[in-house]
Amino acid sequence: MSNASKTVSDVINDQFEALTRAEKQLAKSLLDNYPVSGLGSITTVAENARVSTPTVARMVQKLGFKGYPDFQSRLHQEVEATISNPLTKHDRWASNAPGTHILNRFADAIMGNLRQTLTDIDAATFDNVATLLSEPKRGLYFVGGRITGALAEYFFTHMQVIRPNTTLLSSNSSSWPQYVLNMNPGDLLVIFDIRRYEQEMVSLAAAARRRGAEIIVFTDQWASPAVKYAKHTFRVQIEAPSAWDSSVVTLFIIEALIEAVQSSTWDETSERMKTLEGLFEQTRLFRKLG
Amino acid sequence: MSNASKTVSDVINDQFEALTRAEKQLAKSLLDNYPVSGLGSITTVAENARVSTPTVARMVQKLGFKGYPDFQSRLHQEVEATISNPLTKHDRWASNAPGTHILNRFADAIMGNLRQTLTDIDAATFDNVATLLSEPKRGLYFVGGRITGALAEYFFTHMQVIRPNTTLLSSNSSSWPQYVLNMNPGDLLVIFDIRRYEQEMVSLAAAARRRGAEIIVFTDQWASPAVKYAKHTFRVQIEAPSAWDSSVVTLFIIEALIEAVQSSTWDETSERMKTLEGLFEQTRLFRKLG
DNA sequence: TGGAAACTGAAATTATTTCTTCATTTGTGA
DNA sequence: TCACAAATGAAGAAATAATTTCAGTTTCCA
Repeated sequence: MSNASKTVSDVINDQFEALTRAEKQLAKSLLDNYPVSGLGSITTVAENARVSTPTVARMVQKLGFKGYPDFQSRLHQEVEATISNPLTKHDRWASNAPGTHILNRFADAIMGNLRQTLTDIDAATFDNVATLLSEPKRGLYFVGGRITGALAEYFFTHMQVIRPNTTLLSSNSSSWPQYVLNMNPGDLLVIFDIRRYEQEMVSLAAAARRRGAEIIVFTDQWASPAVKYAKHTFRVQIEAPSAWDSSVVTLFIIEALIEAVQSSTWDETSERMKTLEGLFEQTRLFRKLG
Repeated sequence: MSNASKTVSDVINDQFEALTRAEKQLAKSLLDNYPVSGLGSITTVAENARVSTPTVARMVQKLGFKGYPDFQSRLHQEVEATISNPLTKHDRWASNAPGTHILNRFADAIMGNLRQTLTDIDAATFDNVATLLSEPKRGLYFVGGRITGALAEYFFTHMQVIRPNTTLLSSNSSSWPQYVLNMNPGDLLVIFDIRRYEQEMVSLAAAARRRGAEIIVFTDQWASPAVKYAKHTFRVQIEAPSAWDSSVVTLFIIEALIEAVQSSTWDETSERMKTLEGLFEQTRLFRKLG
């Protein structure tokens, strides 16, 4: 039964529901700080999980291993596979050198941010936002601040291909009232507002809300004041070993949303993309002929 | 004696010359594929190194450990330190979402891209580019395509704060010749060109090169044709479980570069940022008074 | 070349780990 | 509330690991 390609953690997860209370407690302990927490003796593992050694022995057999030593040697193989990954090696070398390279430090921070953000994020929120974004009747507006404007533009550029009725607000706040004027109830306004929150964003959110628009806010863990008008909020971890905040994780969520919307509306979208290809082709021809 | 910060491998290396023949043989076996090779029982380790168990027991004591279990628990700690590095953790993303949720699949893909990119990337290239970018005499130009334009803009917005003499090329290629006209030898042109490579990019790169500009290209693993004019190239992994390519890792490198440049020119940059703050403040005042 | 010192691993001993048994506890449905 | 099944851990048995002893071997120097 035990597929050779499955990791120990896969096996634990697969059978988790079939485990008893004490075993679940043990399983959690093993998955927490996996796979290192399974490296010690059966006694140590049992103590760490606050269960008895027989519980450990029984569970590993229940999971399909011949016994604790068998279970542990599998873990050793996984540790080996993880550690002999070139990047890990690179990292170990670099950490010997004084002052780790900025690339490594940045990678560490980003990974931490991504992990934390994904832990915090509510899958239901994500799915709801994806659904809202994929309804073509709703007008779709994007707006960002000085730094986040590029993110708004990135999101906009993709959504513009996927669906009609999509608008990017100029980063110049004096022109915003005109956009609000055209919003209808049920339209969506996607706001990016990160740290040094921009005062005008709150006013914009309030005005759009009064027009009946639904508001989605991308902000940081401290939350822009605009969230009080928001139907859905994404709080993203943005800290990096830098004088600037990081937008990497925000971009990650944007791309995931793009894909979620795209795949839920694939029929129409693929048509649109074909048409768009044709238009590009024509443009090129114009140039050559002209 | 044994400095707490010394790794087991350090200890072995330090005392290597004082070891006997069989012990050296064992030491080599341990260092080869370190630290995983020391994970098993004393018997296993002895067998792998083709020495007897007493040799192992004697050597670990000679190295200053209380015994084999002591030696091994030290190794476990090191494995833990290596593995619990955020970069190597790739399981359990959004714990509340099912494993097949787009967020989790995306996270896996991005992680893979980041690892691969970091493995491929040359730290020297990175440092050289950071140095080039931080020389204020060089004019700095950014250009991107339809999708990557937002990345160019993001990079530009930050660099514009950090240093003077920075320009973002319009995404409309018909205006590019005018920019090239103003380029001087030694100026830098940062090009983003990812898949569906845009023909005009190559022409732009060639023209800029003829004017004596140095060219830096951000592209994907298949490489834009513009790289043949490039002084430095970043090849980024861009594949995602999506109809679209992912820009997350590209943004990661951009942010790391921003930080590298910023920290190397902190004195001037901090002055500039203070001045900028003052300007923002004035703008706000204007509005209130006006 | 002889002999002492150092090295090595087989084997015995000791310590620890792993597994099994079984009594107690916990939970569940009649 | 009771009876039964399932779960759990204490305790001991079995297995394995770690250490020590010791005798054979090698090395090195006079």
